[in-house]
Amino acid sequence: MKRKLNGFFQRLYSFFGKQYWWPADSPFEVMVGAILTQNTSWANVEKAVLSLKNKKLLEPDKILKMAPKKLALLIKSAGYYNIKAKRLKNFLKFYFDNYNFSIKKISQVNLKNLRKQLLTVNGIGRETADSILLYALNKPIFVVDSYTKRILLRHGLVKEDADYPGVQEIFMRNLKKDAGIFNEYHALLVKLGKDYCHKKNPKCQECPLHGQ
DNA sequence: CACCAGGCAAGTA
DNA sequence: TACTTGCATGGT
Repeated sequence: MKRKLNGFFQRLYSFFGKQYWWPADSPFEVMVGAILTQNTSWANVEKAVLSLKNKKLLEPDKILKMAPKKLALLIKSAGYYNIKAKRLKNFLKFYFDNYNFSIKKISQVNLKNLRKQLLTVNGIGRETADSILLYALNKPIFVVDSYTKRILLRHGLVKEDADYPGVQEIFMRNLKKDAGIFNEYHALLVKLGKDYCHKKNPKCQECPLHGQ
């Protein structure tokens, strides 16, 4: 398994190259994007983030104070806008109450502890928490998403009923626990998923991992 | 028209 | 614990 996963990584990296994740100008933008992208295409999220940026409202204090309806309107393109407005505010209240909107302070908390804290926020589940930990705070945790499981499934590395921790453990136990590796690997899996391993009309024959 | 996209929480049994 | 359902836009 260790050889296989590392082989996949090498193959993907050679084929696609560096992915430069997470596409954002700041750790805070990563946090916002992580919530907005829940079950939503990245293109729609980008529009929502841009609408906040253009109005100089992509700042934690402003979003926390903003009227929910106003926030919902700004992030409309990301879908589920009412519930996501609430979720952003839930996270920002947590971020202010516990860390005074300080990346430095929140970064000092150890991984397991902070993950547990994030999961207490209504609207932050495992993938969102892990995305924030890895891509905003550079903590060594592997992010699992629908692409990740689908790809492992197609290659027979997990069973259909594998759950989030089960899939995550495959990577955590077999790779060097390095945030840089986890960052690039997950990004490459998403790239592969988007280009070759999507649900409808997957291009399995052309996939860079075909036959691996 | 149907289906999908970088999920999550709440309700039900 | 294990399912089911609501949430919603924009692209294919």
